Amino acid sequence: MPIQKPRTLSGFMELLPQKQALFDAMVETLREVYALYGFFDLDTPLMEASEVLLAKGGGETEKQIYRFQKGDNDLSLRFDLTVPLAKYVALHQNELAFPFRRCQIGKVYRGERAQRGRFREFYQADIDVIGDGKLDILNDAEMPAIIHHAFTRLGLTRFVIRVNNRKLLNGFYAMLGLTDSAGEIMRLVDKLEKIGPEKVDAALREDLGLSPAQAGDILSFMAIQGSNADVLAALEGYRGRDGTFDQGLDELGAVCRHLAAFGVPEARFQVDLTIARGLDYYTGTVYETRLLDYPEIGSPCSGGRYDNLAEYYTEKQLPGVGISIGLTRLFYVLDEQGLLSPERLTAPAEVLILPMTGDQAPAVELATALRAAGVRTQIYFEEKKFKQKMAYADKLGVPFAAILGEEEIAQGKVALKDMATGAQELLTAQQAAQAVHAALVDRRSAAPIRERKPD
RNA sequence: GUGGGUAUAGCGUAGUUGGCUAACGCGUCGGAUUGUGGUUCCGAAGAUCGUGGGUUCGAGUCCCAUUACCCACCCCA
Repeated sequence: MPIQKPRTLSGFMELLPQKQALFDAMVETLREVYALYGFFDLDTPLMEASEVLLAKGGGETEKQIYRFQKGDNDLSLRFDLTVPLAKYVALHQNELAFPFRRCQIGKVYRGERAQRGRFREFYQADIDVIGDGKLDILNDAEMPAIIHHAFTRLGLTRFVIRVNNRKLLNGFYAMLGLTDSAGEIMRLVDKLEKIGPEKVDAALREDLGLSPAQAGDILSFMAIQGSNADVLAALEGYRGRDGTFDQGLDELGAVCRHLAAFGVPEARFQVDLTIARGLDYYTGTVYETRLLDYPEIGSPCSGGRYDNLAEYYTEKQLPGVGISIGLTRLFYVLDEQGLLSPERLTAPAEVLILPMTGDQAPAVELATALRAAGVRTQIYFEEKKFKQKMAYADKLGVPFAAILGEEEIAQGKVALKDMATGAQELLTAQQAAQAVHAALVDRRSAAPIRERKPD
């Protein structure tokens, strides 16, 4: 039989055990933080009927979605976690308590060209709040506060959450008489930082047919910078000319005020008029996060307010606001930069029992006692040389090996070896469990990320 | 989807203007006598040089095609 060469599709991340453990530690940390804010942890199907996921129709989603036929069914893999949430809420609206707060950590699929930090299968860690009819603006302020909390708990410090408001932008473009092309303009303006004002100016005029005056107005609006208070003050100068703009300005102001109340330091969030990205269902507040040391890899976390997403599934108004961490991308970058905390390199077990006698019953008994005491324990059942058993313990990275030979069994004890120091002690099962617990306290509380501090 | 680049053992690479049995590091496996790993030393396995065709006495090296991957664009977590 010919051997099929094993391979993993590009754009799909597959990790070796130690890296997987670090990834899981990040997932666990995120779950803990999300839970602190009162979110229900939801899981929805990876696959949905195509007409559900594509209800909105058109755009990038349609181009990038994995879609296929199975029998007579037209199926698609979820493109994000937000659209399935909209479906879920619309479908179960009568059984849910609103505001409905849910978090979800799961894989999503996008059929695009893979690139560095850009995957075709990746994890998103989402939190969303869906309101019934109305949803208070304070929810828009709480989202980035949670992200701030989560990133901090992960061990990150060098990041900024950038905030903007689509109503503000749409209102501004309406003032210029550019309502129809607002989406295309936003996309161009978003590139300001990347390609510079001259090129954006040229593109606005040549590609979109704007007048020099219009392009100039846009660029001078986007040039508004400074502290959040400065930017908001400058925006006041535009007030009174467009209702949508005024509303957007009020919302943005409210988000900024309340963020401070949630304990987010001013340095970690920034009003930035150029950001408008994210999917096109956003209607108000939008967020984008940037890692200060790796601006080139794109936002590891974005989101915003979407007031109309459920309209494809129900007559009812179900506005939402949410944010999504691109976990796979975040992990990839941190790994590439060597920032994953080695303290969190967790082994599959804390103790590996090495039976030295033919009779493995004492080993099983010891394992049972250790497990009862809450120690993660594995037994090495295979018949190998002692040397090889030790080598296995070393490769797994277990902090302790428990050697169980005739002498130990005779005394009703076990030789517990600390793999890091090489020190070995003859202990009872209870004593061994205590020693393990005592030694591992620090390790469990370490953050998954060890960020280098800039000098 | 558009443009450019690259394809040599599990991974990372070397391979001169085409010339003998394709080299190196890491990793893997085995050994350095009996119940002690991570260091060291010795040894072994592992590649029809992405695939198919062509030029040539001769191709990993040149040409064409094809596939995969990488980079940029698009878009985005």
